[in-house]
Amino acid sequence: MNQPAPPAVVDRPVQPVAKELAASSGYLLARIGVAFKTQAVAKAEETGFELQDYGVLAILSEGVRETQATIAEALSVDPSRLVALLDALEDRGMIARQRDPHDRRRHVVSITAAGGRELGRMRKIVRAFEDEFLAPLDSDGREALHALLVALAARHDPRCCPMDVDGSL
Amino acid sequence: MNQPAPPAVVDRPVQPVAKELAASSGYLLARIGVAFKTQAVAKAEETGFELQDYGVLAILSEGVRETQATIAEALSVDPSRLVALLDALEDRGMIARQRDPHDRRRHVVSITAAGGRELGRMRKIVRAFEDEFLAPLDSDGREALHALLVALAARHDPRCCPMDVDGSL
DNA sequence: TATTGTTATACTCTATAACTATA
DNA sequence: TATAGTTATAGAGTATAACAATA
Repeated sequence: MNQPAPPAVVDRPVQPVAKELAASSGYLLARIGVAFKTQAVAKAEETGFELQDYGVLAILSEGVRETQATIAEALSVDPSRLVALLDALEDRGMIARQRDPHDRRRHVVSITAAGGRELGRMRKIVRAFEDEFLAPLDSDGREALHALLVALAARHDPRCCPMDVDGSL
Repeated sequence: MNQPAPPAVVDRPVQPVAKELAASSGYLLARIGVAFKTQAVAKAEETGFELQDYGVLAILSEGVRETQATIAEALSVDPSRLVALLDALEDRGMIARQRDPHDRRRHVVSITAAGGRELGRMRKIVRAFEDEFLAPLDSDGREALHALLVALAARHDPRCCPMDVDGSL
């Protein structure tokens, strides 16, 4: 799956960054975070889906949202981009849009049965990839990492922390 | 600076992502990593420099590299982009390029005294920002996080791990 | 002919703002 | 007049590939 050791380039010395940068947790965080995302996007494409679609279907599977704008905000994508994502998913029968009878400006977006099945497929692939990515860490290490990331997210990206807010979903 | 605080949106509920996503360490990693990078870039701009310049100067301050290509590879930027970065730094007198007498195709890039001073200024700002970003973690938490990130980097981005390879620098 | 650095081109991505239909 | 969703435009950023000079 990964290319942990490209055979043709065995003797390439691997150019290290400055020690000063490697010593920075923030730098590592950014670089590893980008690596995870990039590789996950690639893995998704290999397997025939767009990673962002996974996020959209995952949200919809946990309940209906008031408006498209709230979905976009949760995923931190621009509302105008979400339109394109929903268009594609609707074309493939994974989601359905219908007018909100109470406010006909709004679209009520819901996941279909086919969308639910596709979500299941995506979930398996994404989780397998994540497991592979975290392979260097044992069970305790993974638990510790998650707790630390949650602590940071609570401060810097509260949308990732479905805390004790209330039963909003 | 900011918008005059629209009073009508004080109670905006913060739209949470799917619990399924929030439970994924990889997802958190990507999202927090991106947040750190974005905010660091913004902080740098506020203070009058480009974040990537910090990376370039940091590398050069730790020794001379064989070629520009090795610098680009270490920072994982495209060689053609590095040219623009070096051009700007050279114009400002932060670095100097001179032909390698042994191979006149190559440029030996070195940091100047002014560049060193500017690096010191950048370093202070970046470290202060990182400290602020990691505020939710105590000393033990930060240490644990760093160790976990190093373990992941060793597998996924070895350039960030100046290990026991050898005295390459 | 291959490599180093550079320049130019083209492409992708995404934010901005205009537009419509409802309220 | 304001809002939800949509569409269109433009701008930034970046990879690709052509180029000139050396080897």
